Amino acid sequence: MNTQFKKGVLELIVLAIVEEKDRYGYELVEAVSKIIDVNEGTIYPILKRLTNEGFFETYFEESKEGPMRKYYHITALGHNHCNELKEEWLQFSKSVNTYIKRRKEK
Amino acid sequence: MNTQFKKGVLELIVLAIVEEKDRYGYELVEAVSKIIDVNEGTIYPILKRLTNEGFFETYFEESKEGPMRKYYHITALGHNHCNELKEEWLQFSKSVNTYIKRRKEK
DNA sequence: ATTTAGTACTTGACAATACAAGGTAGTAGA
DNA sequence: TCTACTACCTTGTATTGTCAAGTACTAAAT
Repeated sequence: MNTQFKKGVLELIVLAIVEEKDRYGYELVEAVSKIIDVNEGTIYPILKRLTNEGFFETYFEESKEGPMRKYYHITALGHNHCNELKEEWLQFSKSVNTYIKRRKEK
Repeated sequence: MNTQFKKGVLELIVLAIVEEKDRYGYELVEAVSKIIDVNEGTIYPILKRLTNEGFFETYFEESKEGPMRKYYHITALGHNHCNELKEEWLQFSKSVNTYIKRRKEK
């Protein structure tokens, strides 16, 4: 899978998944993996960055199956950012697809 | 426009445009710009890289409106690479869009 | 009791690529 | 001669994803 395609899109997907409901990192890795193949070490830095930028708030909860879980909750700012990214992505992918598909039929 | 979304996709678009017919750099910048906003300094390094990788062949032609034009012609290898990238992109963007749109309707 | 597997988080070195800004040159018109 | 447009190229910088390694907790297997 082309690594470059993922740039920026992973951020959008992570935001969209956390928007649905609060999630902890490990859970997110699995959720993202269902959409696009991704490395564990990729998700955690994204979570940290998005938290630093004020898009997420975090809290801890205990687990019976392992160490503490760090949950991520989306903020109002994160909500807006997610919607903006979504719109940008839909426009972008549409432009590219329109061109690619037009060429394909020739 | 989100810079990150473009990563890897510009390569695909450049390949697809040159596949259509031989193009010179400056012309390509304008053609790509019609699809997605792009900087001149971004295209030339991509052309150089794709040529080094054997996807393009180049030749010069004179012009009445300025300096020599360096034309890029796609090779058989470039053709294959273009088709592969196209498939990868279509699959990738479909996965992402399916998830994004599903979420949007909720 | 020790090892193994699964869960969970973190970090640091590295690679790829887009952009901004700048430079070099040729042609043509004011 | 100066400006504008055409045409090409390079360098430094920032962003972001990957890989590899490490820490640590729980529970089941040896």
